[in-house]
Amino acid sequence: MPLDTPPNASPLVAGLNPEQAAAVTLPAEHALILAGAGSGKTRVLTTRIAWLLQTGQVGPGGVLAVTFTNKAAKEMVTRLSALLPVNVRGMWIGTFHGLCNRLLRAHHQLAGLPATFQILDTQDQLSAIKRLCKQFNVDDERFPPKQLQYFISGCKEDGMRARDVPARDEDTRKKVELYALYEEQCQREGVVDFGELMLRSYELLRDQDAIRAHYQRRFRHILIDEFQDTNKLQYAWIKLFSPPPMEGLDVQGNAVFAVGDDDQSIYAFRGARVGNMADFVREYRVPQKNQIKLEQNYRSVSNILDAANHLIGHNQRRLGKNLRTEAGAGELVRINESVSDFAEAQWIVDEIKALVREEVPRSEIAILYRSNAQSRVVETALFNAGLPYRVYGGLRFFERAEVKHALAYLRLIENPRDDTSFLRVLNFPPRGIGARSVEQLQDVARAAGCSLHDAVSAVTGRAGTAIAGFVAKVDVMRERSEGSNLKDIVELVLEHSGLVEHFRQEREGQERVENLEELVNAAESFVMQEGFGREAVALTQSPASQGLDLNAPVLDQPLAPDADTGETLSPLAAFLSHAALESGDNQAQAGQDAVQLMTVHAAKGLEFDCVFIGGLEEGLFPHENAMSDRDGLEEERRLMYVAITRARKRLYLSHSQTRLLHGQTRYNLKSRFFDELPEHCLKWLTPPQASGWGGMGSAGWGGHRAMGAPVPQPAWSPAWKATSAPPPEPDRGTPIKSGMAVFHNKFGEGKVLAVEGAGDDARAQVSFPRHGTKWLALSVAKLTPIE
DNA sequence: GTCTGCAAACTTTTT
DNA sequence: GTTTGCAGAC
Repeated sequence: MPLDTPPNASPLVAGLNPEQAAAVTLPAEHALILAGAGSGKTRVLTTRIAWLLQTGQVGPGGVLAVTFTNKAAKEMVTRLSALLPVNVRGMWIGTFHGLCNRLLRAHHQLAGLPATFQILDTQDQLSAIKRLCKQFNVDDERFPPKQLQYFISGCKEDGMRARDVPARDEDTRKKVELYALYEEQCQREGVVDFGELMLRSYELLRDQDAIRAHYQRRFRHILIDEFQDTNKLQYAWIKLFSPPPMEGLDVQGNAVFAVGDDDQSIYAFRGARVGNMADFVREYRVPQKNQIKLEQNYRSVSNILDAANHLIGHNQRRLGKNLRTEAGAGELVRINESVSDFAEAQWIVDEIKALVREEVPRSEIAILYRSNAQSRVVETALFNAGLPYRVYGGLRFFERAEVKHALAYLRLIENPRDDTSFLRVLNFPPRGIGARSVEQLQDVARAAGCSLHDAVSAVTGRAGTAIAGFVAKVDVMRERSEGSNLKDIVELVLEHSGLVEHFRQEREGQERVENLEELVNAAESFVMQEGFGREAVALTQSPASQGLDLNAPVLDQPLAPDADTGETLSPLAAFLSHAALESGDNQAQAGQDAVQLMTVHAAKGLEFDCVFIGGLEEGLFPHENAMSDRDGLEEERRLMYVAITRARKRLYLSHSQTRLLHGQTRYNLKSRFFDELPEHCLKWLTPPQASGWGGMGSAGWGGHRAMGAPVPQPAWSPAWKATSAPPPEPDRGTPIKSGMAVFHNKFGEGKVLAVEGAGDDARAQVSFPRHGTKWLALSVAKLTPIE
């Protein structure tokens, strides 16, 4: 297609609204697309790539498209191939970490890594740190391994090596020292953690001028999804592919097309910097016309959208954006108050039953919650009601212990120096190598400064024989896997390691055996997908100026050989990367039509006809750990915004007066977010002003509460009996007033800062020296005035 | 070397 | 309440 064709003439742009079309057809300049929830963000991103290709502005090899999750990357590839018959294999579309892996594999020597380097997932990283701490006798009270892991990952996310970390106090100095030692250990063992993938490839591009120049020449268009979730290092990484214009110079480099939504930034807690969006506009001098807002929402009815807009309007730090829809008002947002979390769960189940009777597919119903701990009550209620459900989150396939054991053997075949894997399976299945023997081996390795594998021959005696036997076993596997296909290698390992045999004998081992068998399937389908074993066809590409020949056959090319180096990755090595970078599906109680349960974080990017958001209580949502500062609270509000905008047609919000948490009954006020929703969109199923303890004896396990009949001695559900404290009684004798000193059973002495509401709804803001400032319902919390 | 029992933690999470 | 990790007993 000639370049002078008017952009809108392209059939690609046909179904888009004006803003979307404008974004898709922007010239090759830096751009920031502010894409609201449900505004067709992925569509714009993929159509943009297709448009660039079709108009001949760039060839498939000149596109770099980055996402955060494998799911998003896959989706992009799928949609793109639906738009154009293009060889997506030759394109660099993937997650940050996936692309970093690709870079480091291609240039492993310059990056200072062995060709067979292995990737540590979060679990592996923690066990590597624990091992290190043990070796150096680190006091794990003072330096918990988890905290060190957090520290190290945090440093890497900020682009800092150990020598770059400013260490003011003794504690930090020690941590930095351990960071350096950890790095040494990883280097020696030929392993990299997730943060290292990013940092190492960043340094590679930064320090190797030739490589940087090569990729800068190659990638004319760089597209980034979910830009609001990028951390400091990821943004710096992007800058290496397209340096921002320099002062006084007005050279437009490779075009960076960033898509994001500051209102959906919910990952600050793990290092995401929303500020990158503003920095990007400034540093890349993104002109106003290239800052496009997508505000047309194609998902929700306007009552739901109004609620979302109104809520997020309470955030101060925003770029500013308002969603609109043509879908009509739709139903009101329903709000329910329950007396206990059990009652809440039961209410949800009752509503779902009604929805199912109205023929809403169960898979179109989602129950969202702030924290995983909330799922159990709901699960129990769903289970008792016989409603099929599916929980997202939890252990994923490649994270399961038995699968990790099998992977450890596979990794040792590739890289015998991988001590983490070595230790994982040295005595698993049990072969009589105890802690003493392991220590002996570790001592030798430490003294010699070599890997455990290389230290084996130096260990003598019975321990030495047993360990040598293990190494011999792995060596046999390595020899026999030479030239075999991946599936056979996996089967060989499962058999020869004795893993299958071991779990077969275990009482509860059936599922584990099945998972191991599933690993064989995973290997087989991986080979199919990646095209290993098939004839590799060289990519023929029509000159960019002529655009793509739409009739050309879609050519296939294995992922492995890298276009830049021609190096080939073995199927096993590629599979191991895949296993580490893509931990597989969450336990899918697969297939059938089931109600969807997940945290709000996990729901990002998904949508459902009907959505329940439970546990909307102060301390829970917003979560108490995030309530202290404004940034934390604003993130909670964005989280709520994400939750609301998941719903297409019907939204239920619910809160409970009490909740069993950590084995204790907690009394919660309803979330402040209720007060931030516009009244005209809401339908209170229970009167909003009602609270207190009336009638809950009969309602504790479900059913709606009889209103207005206070019961003098609240009978309580079994949950009550579990707690030692007596049922709180509203103290109507002494009124709590602002300025008063009070005593609370749990928080001790405090000072009342403010009192709000009246009667059963009255609540007081109390400042406790040890527990901070809290809002307490006077009908619930027992506050005794003190002189 | 393996099993049992108790203590401690516990927001959110992708790679 | 549940899971996970470590210590002590067998």
